Amino acid sequence: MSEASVPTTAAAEPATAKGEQTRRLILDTAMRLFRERGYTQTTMRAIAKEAGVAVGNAYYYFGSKEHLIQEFYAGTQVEHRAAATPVLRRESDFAARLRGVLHAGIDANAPYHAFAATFFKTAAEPTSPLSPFSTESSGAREASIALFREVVEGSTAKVDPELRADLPELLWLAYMGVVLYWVHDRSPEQAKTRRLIDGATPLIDRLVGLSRLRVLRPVTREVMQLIRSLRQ
Amino acid sequence: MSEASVPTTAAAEPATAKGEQTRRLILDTAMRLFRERGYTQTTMRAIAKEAGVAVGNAYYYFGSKEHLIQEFYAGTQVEHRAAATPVLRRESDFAARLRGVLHAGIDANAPYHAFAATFFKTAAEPTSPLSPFSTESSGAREASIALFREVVEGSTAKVDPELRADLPELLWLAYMGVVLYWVHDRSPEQAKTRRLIDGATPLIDRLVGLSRLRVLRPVTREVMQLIRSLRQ
DNA sequence: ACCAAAACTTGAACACGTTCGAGAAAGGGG
DNA sequence: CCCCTTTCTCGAACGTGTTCAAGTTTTGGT
Repeated sequence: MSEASVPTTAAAEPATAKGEQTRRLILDTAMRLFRERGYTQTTMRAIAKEAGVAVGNAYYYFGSKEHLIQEFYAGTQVEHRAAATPVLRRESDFAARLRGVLHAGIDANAPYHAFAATFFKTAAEPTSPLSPFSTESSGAREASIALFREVVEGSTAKVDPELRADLPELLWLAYMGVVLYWVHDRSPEQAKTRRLIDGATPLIDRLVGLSRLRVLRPVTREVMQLIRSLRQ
Repeated sequence: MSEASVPTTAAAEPATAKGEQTRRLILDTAMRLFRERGYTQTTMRAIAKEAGVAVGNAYYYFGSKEHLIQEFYAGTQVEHRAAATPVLRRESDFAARLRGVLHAGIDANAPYHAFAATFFKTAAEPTSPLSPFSTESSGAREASIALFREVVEGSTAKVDPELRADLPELLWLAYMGVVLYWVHDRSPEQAKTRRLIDGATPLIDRLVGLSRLRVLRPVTREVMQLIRSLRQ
């Protein structure tokens, strides 16, 4: 009774120069139309027509309409890193670094807030290859976690050694939470999300600091044990 | 540039006895087919045919295929309450009550785990009326929050007064988190979700207890301030 | 009992994502 | 240059969710 109804056709990697060119053309056209009309309003037929190819041709390079989004992920991930780099170079305080990287993440995604909501829906489905937890997304996910590893390692904060190894992944998880909130955030300029970041960052900072305290060590250990056993 | 492409046709409330009967018939048929074949595999045509009505008739009572799910929500919500009642009657310890209610929630949803994942995807979309945060879902949501209010009020735990009013909603939010984990949980019998509940409950209990401490009062207040400002 | 309004029902038609068999173009070994 | 394999391209056709104008049935007032 598996619910998997995901398209079966695998997308082809271009092997010729012409193929490469066509693929790019379709992708660029799709991204433009997504921005102009939104995801749902953009039909595969429109993409094909606008790109001057047959609709079947688009499916030769991209397994489904959703697959067009994966490229988008990779793009914003790169922008996130770019936006985060200055902060990571400048700041050494843990809270400031975390705060900066979180804001940079929202900055990178901000231009797409209008239709980000629409395709986040597909990302939320566990079976979807677009899920941030899926193996297909592992590339972008690892890159994102690496960013948070830099947050930890480049900071002057003293972190419980028990916690240190897993902290980057936990921060990434917190980042996913922020993004989830951001997607639902209807306030102008998504100001509430900014407030969430500013409010949550010092709390996380304090929590991480407390983890080193002698009295709290057992709790820290217990929590880490639980988290590890829950990792899938 | 609103992405809202949700069906416009509003579902009709049955006004006659016959209408009531037809509505029930369609709903029951749909639920049965969802269980038998899963959500995606069940077509609206199949539902109509199996129920012996025209496909347009189904749309007279339910605005869209997704709307059929909303009833499902209400159903499991009732089951959740039923499963939680004995625990709430028996236990007085906060942690035990919370743990019991969370387990009851998973119990109520367990039979539908296979296809719960599929429609959780649509629930995650902010614009969707199926979102647990939407106004359309406010009925089921309020009922669910009420359950957690009972967890707090019936317990012997001393809670910071600042926190007390909002705690039920926060616990409901935690419950949403548990459900999110559960949807992604591929372990046999979703054992990991059970472990998450057992592990997280004492932590929450401890946290709530700590909130009363003199030293932590400012932090508690600060956190509550932030949460209130973020509520949408 | 009658009749107009409201409630309900119908199924063909539409738009969309996706598939597929068949053909065209490119590549590359001889 | 030829020929065969791989790569690419096409667009009609399928299945699906959804709509709608047109009919049928029920209700409630007189």
